[in-house]
Amino acid sequence: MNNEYNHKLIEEKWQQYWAKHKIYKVTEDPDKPKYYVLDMFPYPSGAGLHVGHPLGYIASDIYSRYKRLMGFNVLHPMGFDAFGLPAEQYAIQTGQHPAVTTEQNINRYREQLDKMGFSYDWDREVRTSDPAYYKWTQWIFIQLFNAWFNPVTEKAEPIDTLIKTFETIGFNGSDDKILTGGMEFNYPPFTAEQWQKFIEPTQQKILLGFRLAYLSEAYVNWCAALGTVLSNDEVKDGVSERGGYPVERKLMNQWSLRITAFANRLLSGLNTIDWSESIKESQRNWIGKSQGASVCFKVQDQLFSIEVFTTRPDTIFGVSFLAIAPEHEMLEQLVDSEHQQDVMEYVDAAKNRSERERMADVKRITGEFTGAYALHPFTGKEIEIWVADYVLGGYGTGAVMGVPAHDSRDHSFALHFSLPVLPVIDNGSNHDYTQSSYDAKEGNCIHSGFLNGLGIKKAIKKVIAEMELRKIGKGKINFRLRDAIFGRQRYWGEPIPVYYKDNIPYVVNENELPVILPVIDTFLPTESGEPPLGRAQNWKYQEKYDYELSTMPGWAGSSWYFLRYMDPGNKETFVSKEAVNYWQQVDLYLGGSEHATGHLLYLRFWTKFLYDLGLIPHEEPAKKLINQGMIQGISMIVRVIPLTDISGENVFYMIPSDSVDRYDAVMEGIHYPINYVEFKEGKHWITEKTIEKTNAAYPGFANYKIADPTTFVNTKFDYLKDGLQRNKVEVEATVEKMSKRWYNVVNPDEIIEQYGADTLRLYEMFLGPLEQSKPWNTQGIEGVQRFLKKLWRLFFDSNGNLHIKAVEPTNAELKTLHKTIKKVAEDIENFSFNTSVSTFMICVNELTELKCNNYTILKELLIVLSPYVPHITEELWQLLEEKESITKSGYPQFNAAYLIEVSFSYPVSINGKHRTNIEFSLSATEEEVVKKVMSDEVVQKWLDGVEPKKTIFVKGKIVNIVI
RNA sequence: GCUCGGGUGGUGGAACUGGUAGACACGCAGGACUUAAAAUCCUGUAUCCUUUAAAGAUGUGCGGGUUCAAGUCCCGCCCCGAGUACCA
Repeated sequence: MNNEYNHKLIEEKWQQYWAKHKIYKVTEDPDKPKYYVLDMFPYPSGAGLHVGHPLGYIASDIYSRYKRLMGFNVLHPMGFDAFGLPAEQYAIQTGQHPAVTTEQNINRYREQLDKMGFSYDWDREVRTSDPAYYKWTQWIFIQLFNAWFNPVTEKAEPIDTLIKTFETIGFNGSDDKILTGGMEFNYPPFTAEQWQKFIEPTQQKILLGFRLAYLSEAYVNWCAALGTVLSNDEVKDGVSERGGYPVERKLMNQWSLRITAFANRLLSGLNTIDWSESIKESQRNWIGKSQGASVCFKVQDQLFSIEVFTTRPDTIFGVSFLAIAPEHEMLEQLVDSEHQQDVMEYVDAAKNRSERERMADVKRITGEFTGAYALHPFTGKEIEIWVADYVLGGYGTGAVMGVPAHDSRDHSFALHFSLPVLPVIDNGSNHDYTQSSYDAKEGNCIHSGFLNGLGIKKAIKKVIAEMELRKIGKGKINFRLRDAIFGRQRYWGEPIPVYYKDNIPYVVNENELPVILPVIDTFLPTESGEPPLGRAQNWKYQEKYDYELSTMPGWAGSSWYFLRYMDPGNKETFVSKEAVNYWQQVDLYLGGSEHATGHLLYLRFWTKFLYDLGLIPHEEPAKKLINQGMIQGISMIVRVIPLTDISGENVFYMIPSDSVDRYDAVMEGIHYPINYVEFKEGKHWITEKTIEKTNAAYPGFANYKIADPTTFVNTKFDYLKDGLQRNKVEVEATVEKMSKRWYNVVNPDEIIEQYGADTLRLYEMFLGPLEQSKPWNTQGIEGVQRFLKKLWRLFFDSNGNLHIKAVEPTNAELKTLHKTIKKVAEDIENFSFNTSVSTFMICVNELTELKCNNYTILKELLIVLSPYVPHITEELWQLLEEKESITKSGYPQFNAAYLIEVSFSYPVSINGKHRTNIEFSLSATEEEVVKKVMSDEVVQKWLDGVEPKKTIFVKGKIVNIVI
């Protein structure tokens, strides 16, 4: 090794060393405190990693390395969320088995991750698509199937306890809170004797209504283009999150998980964990707890009533209509013959509208009178019942009481259909009800019978009490959260370990797991519309029963993977008691905020479930969670003019972006590959040189040419020619998501090739606060690289020989070092990695200035630096003749004694404005300081003979004189 | 609409608990070394006024307020980003 910093040699050398000596292998060690740092499970896409992905990995790696230096036994694993839609879509297009492409993608990811010098214990790698892994995903599904949620204990329990209850006391109906919490299906009550006489299919059907994994007919998000059902969090803006295909509502028989049973605990648990406020808020909104009342409105001339949910029972005297959802089950019985046709037409139209149309159309108010009337529960007044699609079938009871005076949606509806508006809350001002509703929860009840004069809070209490007394309603809590649809009509996922006997689903025996994903010839649905698994030949349970054909969703495997890392090879159980009791839960979880309501909610749900069964010691998966920001791409936009050139070929001539401003012409802007744009003089350029390279890499750009001053002569664009330069064109830069289609993806491999992994790691941290999103620009990476070179030079003399002296360090050196030790430790604890990079720079600048070549100082500095730049520090560490890896050293002890200052240059302000600085001993008293300050020339000038009104002295901070 | 972030030089960003705004870096300008380039090093760099300097004025999205002192605290607005959306 010579005196030049050669990142390629060093990084390769140490990556091999670490791998060979299994430096990052961890085992349960009861003598050391444990710490578990986890990165969110990556899905290995075909595109590989771009520069944005490692941001969180780098941060967690720094943190892990730091914790190790602090004496913790750190679990820091990595693996792959390997099942999923993209691989299957790719398989359909190319015929390649998803297992093959997934394997390739994983290898590519692994290679890229290895190059960045991460300290993962790869012996603990897990892959969700590995049968040895998904065996346990299936096993957990079986536990969910064999469990129900006991609302009394608020815990998941084995289904046996429910069966026992049925056998001994029967079932009192869904109003029986003790048994159901009002969450399950509307089964008619039965006695213990009746239960015992039910035939097995009947018993099984009933039990299915209570199991945490259950099969039911439900409206689902059907995505025809993907050929599968999607859960709510997989649908964004009415289209599929992956691919952006339309989604419609469809009634289907579906496997679901009863996450709603845990709604309350998922909500309250948020208060016990240190997660970013925005994630917690998203989860709160997603769970959507609202407190109110359910009220029964008797239907005139009918035996049944309609139940509505409201959060404003205090406005019950303001009800002027009822509105029910098009899907409402009572609708058919309500409609009279006169309105039959109109209503049915309306319902058909509403049902067929896709989610997207419905959303786009929020402002269009539609509805239809059913011809039926309800009776007001207190006044007995007749109230029209309408069907309207602003009422959602899936929320509450699918019916609302319309109070146009105090609810803006009811107000628009009433206005549109000329229904009466009845104000019942008075806030003292003259609200104009013809314009809008008064929604605020402030004021007193009026025109409200026994509620008159009461404030809103009191009125709500009183009216609920009254309703309960008269048995027409009760206080109720509603959740927005829906049960999670669990089946996917796709191939590349875990088979659901279920078979059917007499149309009743049964789970396979645990000792028969895993149910292996069978081989099929093509990955499309069958001709009869069954999922792809319908193509599997001779795929029967015990050679006679049909297997379930849908597979699990992408989030199944990722809902418990953090546990498997603790004990990845275990063949007896999903995680051993010893392992989970040692590692407990994740201490620090790092990942993107896009998983706020999907993965992170399911992860918490499964954790709570496993906890209830006594299988793990914690009901929250991760103590602390940090969201790293997104790294955006910088897109190069160049204006082009299509023209036919002399040879008759169609050519796109690129012109400078400011031509648009100069000539007020509108021209098409296209995305140009960022890798082939030159950055010079603070501007982005496409030149003759870069254009050649572009054409080699992207044949699609072959016809793009630089417009030079002669290009447009004698064309209608003649006027542009003056603004053009020879052989180059300036490009406009804008910030966008990093994506292949915008040609703005930056690959970490290229950065590593050019600058090295240490520079990449340091630079990603230097870009700014971890949690903030920021665009990737390579300007500035040079500075970080220069820093590493400067660090390197500290160790060598001008001839390139190692030049280190093992003598007593000077006070100045010690001060610089200890300042750094302190600041960096604080920064890491606060996840403020960007500021510690500056601190390192300052430290090395100062040591360079001091011409420091002190052994002790440099050695300790290397340790402090090593979590950020593990390769270069390991190399220099070895040059200091250390035998063991720097990762096995310990974080240096901070000594405050070195930082003690004797004097301080006090800023002196006049009326709060800084005017001068005067140096004082830190032991100087106020009296001494003020006396000296007053005699100062500058101060004298400002005082101009005036006696100061007041002087402020803050020791070690400031002197302020008020005149 | 609601919720959560954020707004500081040409750029990324720093500023502990209210106490010298702009650390550190990029970029830019000038210089040294070199035949030259690369690399490295040095100097300057918020804005305005001023020939320059000294000195001064202005300055952390806008308008008020609290304070000896406000980027930081309080009140009212504006803008940008993210999430969410007929949830009764």
